[in-house]
Amino acid sequence: MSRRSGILEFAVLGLLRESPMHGYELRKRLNTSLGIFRAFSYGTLYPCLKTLVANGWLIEETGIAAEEALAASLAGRRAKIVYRLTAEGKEHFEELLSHTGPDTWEDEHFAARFAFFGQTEREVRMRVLEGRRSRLEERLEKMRASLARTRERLDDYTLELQRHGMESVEREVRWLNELIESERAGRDQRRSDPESPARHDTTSEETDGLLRHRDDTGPDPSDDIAK
Amino acid sequence: MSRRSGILEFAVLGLLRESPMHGYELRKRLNTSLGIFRAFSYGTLYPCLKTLVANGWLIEETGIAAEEALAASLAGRRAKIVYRLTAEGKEHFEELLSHTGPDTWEDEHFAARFAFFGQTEREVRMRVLEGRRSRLEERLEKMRASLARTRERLDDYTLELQRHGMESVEREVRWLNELIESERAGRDQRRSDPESPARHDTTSEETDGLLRHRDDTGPDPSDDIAK
DNA sequence: AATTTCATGTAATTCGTTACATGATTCC
DNA sequence: GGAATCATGTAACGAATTACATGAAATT
Repeated sequence: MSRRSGILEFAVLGLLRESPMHGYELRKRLNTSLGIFRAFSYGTLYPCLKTLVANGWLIEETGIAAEEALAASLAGRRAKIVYRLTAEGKEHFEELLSHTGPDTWEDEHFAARFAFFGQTEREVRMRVLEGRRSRLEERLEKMRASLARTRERLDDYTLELQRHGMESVEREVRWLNELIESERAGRDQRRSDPESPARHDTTSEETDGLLRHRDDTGPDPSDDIAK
Repeated sequence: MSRRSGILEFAVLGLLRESPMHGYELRKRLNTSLGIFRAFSYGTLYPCLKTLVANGWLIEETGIAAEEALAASLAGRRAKIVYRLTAEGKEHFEELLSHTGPDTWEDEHFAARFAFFGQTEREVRMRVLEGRRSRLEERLEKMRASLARTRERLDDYTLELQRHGMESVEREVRWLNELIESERAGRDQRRSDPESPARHDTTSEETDGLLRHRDDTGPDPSDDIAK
């Protein structure tokens, strides 16, 4: 039970899958390494870890085995707790990775999913990217409608805020388009090796990050998205 | 008492300052008219309105005065409740408008503040814009540091996510720079009239927008616009 | 020696949602 | 007259934070 957050659970399992860690370090990775994640507090993280342990997805390892553990117990001091993913935990994470639901396209969920794309099947990646895109397009539709309805009744600042918000969404759509195209291009060239965590084939040397095709469109040079 | 949200309270007072409204309408304006706001549910809104009434900042007006009220009471039916800002409420909102704290620079708070810039003193507008900018610059600093620390240890997707996140923040900084410059330019040209609610001078036609962070929305299955 | 950073936790509280319950009004 | 939308609310729950409490290790 305990439907603990979803996002946090997912991220914790994903990070621990890469390597065992203790809570403090986990939290830092949550905040920094993965660009988007909001800063979960310890008050959120530790209870969540407890739950995951209770579910059998993690095990706690105190200290670094024998020597340390012995010394620790003798001194009665509290050892660092390293969390490690169990086989069940790994299985559970795989399942989370392949499952998509209505929440998947929402902002934070999407960011979390994207952060673990390296461990995600290509087919699922496509589903997530396309789902996200259509979610954003819906959003744009609403924004446009609302803007049309209320235009002229709003002061300049409110208008600017809306305009800016819309542009940000449009930008993210373009970003997604590039990613999707990049995935499609990659698919044909990729040899089948479902087990290795799939490196992205940088088809063109000049691509900056993962994609980054500058298909310009004239006068608007500023480049990327928003989130 | 009841530190109700801050943002919601602020937005409600701000909207009602422009004109009286009932709850349902208020919620729609919260979701659509103001670009950024996430969709508050009725379960949040109505209790909040109650609190604001209890604080003396709003009064409830049932129906449209005499004729309606009479008919309503005779039939025993429930009338629409229109909320109107009281003098105290207006005063309180003024105070909120002029006050800035550490929260002011955060995503949702900032968006809410910006949405009511039309009713905000120029001096305060500047403070908010500049505070937001330096908040974002701090954030950039951290992101850069984190990126430098972990580069090469991350897979392509994680890297792309970070890159994208950083670019979004950079974009918002540029947007703020333009707004700030625009405000400054406006100041010199403006004749002194501290009472009139300052219009935004669009100095540059091309104002490029960027902001939008906190994405609103939630998986809100209930009504709403354009479902 | 003192301060900062690492490290782990709990209790109370805040913020907000979902699900439920009800009824009025408008449109077809 | 039936459906959709407008309109108002409440109770139970959920997610996450803050403030608190503790203590070890590294740095200065």
